[in-house]
Amino acid sequence: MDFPFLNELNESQQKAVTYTDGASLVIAGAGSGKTRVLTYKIAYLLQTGMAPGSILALTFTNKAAREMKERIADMVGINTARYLWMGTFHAIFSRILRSEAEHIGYSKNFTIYDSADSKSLVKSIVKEMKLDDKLYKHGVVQSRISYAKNNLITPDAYLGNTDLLKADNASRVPLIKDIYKIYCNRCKQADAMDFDDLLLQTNVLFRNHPDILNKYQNIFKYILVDEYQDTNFAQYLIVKKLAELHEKICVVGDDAQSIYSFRGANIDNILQFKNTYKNAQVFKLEQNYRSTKTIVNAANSLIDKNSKQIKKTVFSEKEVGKPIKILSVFTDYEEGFVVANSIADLRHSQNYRFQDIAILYRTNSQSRVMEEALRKQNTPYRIYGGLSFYQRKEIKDVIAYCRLICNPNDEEAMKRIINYPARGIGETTVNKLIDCAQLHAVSAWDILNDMLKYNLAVNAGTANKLAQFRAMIDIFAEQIPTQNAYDLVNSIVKTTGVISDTYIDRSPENMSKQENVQELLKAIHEFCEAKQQAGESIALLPDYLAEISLLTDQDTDKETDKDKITLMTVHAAKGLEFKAVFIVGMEEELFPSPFCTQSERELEEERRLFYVAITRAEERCFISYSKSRFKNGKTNFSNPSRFIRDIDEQFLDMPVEAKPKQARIGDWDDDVEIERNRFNKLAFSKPVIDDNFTAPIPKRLVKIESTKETKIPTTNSSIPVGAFVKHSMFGIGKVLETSTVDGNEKADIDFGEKGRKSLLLKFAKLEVLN
DNA sequence: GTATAAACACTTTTT
DNA sequence: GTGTTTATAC
Repeated sequence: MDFPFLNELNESQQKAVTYTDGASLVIAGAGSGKTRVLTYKIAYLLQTGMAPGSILALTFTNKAAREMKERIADMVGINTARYLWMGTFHAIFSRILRSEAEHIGYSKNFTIYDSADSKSLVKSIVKEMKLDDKLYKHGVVQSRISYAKNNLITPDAYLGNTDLLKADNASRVPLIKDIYKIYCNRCKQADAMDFDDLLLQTNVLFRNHPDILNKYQNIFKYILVDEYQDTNFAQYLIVKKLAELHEKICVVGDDAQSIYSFRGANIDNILQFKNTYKNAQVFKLEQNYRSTKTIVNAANSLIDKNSKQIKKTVFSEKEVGKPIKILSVFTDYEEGFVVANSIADLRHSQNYRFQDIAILYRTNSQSRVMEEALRKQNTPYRIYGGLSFYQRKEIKDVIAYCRLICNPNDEEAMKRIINYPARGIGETTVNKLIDCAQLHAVSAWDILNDMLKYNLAVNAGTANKLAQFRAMIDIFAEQIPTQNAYDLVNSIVKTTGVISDTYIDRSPENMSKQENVQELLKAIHEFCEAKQQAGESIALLPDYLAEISLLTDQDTDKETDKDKITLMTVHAAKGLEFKAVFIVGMEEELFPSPFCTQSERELEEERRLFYVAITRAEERCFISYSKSRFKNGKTNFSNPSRFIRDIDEQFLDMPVEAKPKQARIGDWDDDVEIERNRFNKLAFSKPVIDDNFTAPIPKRLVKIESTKETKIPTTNSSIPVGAFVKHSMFGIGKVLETSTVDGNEKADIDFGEKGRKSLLLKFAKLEVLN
């Protein structure tokens, strides 16, 4: 067949694209053109005459779906591409669930609870049950419930699952089973589904209604799944059921990049694909087009240490490139400084733009020191992750009004705004309301609608306030079918006074909140415009809510973020690529995360995470570790990550304890100058005290000798409490307390303006002032 | 019921 | 160190 784009693919890619007879698995090594295969395959299917409405393509992020759709639109035209069923699992199946809602006892406009709503609901249930929230931590409860749902274990099935019950008993949380049951009832009562429900309920729908399953089996003539290694059991089963009839399915993934098992992803789905689909063809994409030979080989040598994997040989035909540089520093502060300096060097020597460079870390909290260092050099950066637009308080408040108006049963939305802005409905009243609703097995809204009937025990004044609140929501609700979303939200914001407390002063925080709400209104306006252009007479608020409930911050990229350094977690970096990548904080107790060192299985996932990090780099890769790090308000000491040793040494440029760099004369301000001196002193000198760097030591200054790794704890510190010491950066301070941590002497010192610091004598260059 | 301060927790997180 | 939640006084 004549497919004009075929020559743009290599041989194995071509084979994967043109095989459409049955099930196929494409094992795509990092940087091997996975997305390319998916997009070309869809274009190819369309070329064979398949209708776009018959193709289902599932991804894990909105961004991936959008980008793929754009690329296909470029090949076949937007008017074909727009009819593709392309989106995230959650988006596609929430769409199906809405249109089939009546069959599973939900309404078309059900609410989607985000993780904050789930958290809040879990916490209130634990409280209502009078359980100890030290034991029943919301995170634990949430993850158990999520685990159950992802594995299609209903509350009733949970009661019969001895393994789960035993595990809960062993963890001293035997009542998870009851919390789970109540949680589900409450969601149902609120006409709400959490993220996991979207997959669970789809399975319920298909299980209980074979006719509906059959309808979709016939609609979807070809199914494609991206990032298959990240699917959980619920997703696996949906796909399996839909593909059962024709087995026209193609899944793409890389077992070496499976990093979401903590969210229920089951790597066995991809490892066992050939058992699920007996006649499946397997295609391997092994040529990496992204990275240098060194980076690919280094990554290979790392992932080789994992036992569970599909055999493949990823190779690169690009140049050998430079070895991976390992940077060793003494504090997290210096790490930022070294990275920022290296970035400046790269820009000068390699002509890299900011957007070519990324700093990747294991945890979001590491972004701060990096941020500070970059800011000092006036280096533009953009941090991904953290609080997203939709998670900001002011936005959530406005959205909560919208949610409650569209679905008055939405308990979490109601709790948020029933007394915001304050209208005299306090905690006790809300508790009474919810207790009463539980007692009668109805929603809180039902109680509000007939407080007398349900005997809500509140005084007349409170009852009046509740009635007023109900009336206000009702008035807005009545306007839903006639008002467009923008006008309605505008009047909500104006009349409810959700953001009135931001008008009390013109502080930057308040101004920013107002701007954010304006931004939200703008987005709703754009939504309405788009609907109008699509030929719809009116854009309704429930449709807008349905659209945004599955959006994340990554879906709101701004033009102003063009040429900037990227800072993000390794997880967030999956699927991206940069000319140069800095992987920071490569230390034990951080990467691998201490929560993941218990089992080999978890450790292998951490190793895959590191693999993902390295393979983001096209040309240069830097790995840094610090010997101490400020964490949760304390300084911790750490060793280089075991994973560094997993990389074949021939690909590494290990730190040399070299001569100090020639100080450069430049436009450094004093602060940076001090920093650099400090860094040079510490990083390039093996002994803690190096006379080359210290100006002739006045007699009255006594050097503190480093205490080598003594295993015997010492009570008498070589530095007396109450003494005054001098630090190269913090200046003069008073010793408040000394202690020994893991054989290392530590001193808590008050540096006055610079604050209280906890320093390890081994590293901190201190001079005792006599 | 509301405003403040102390206490508290704190991986990763496509949806 | 930071943001959130709970305890306390008003």
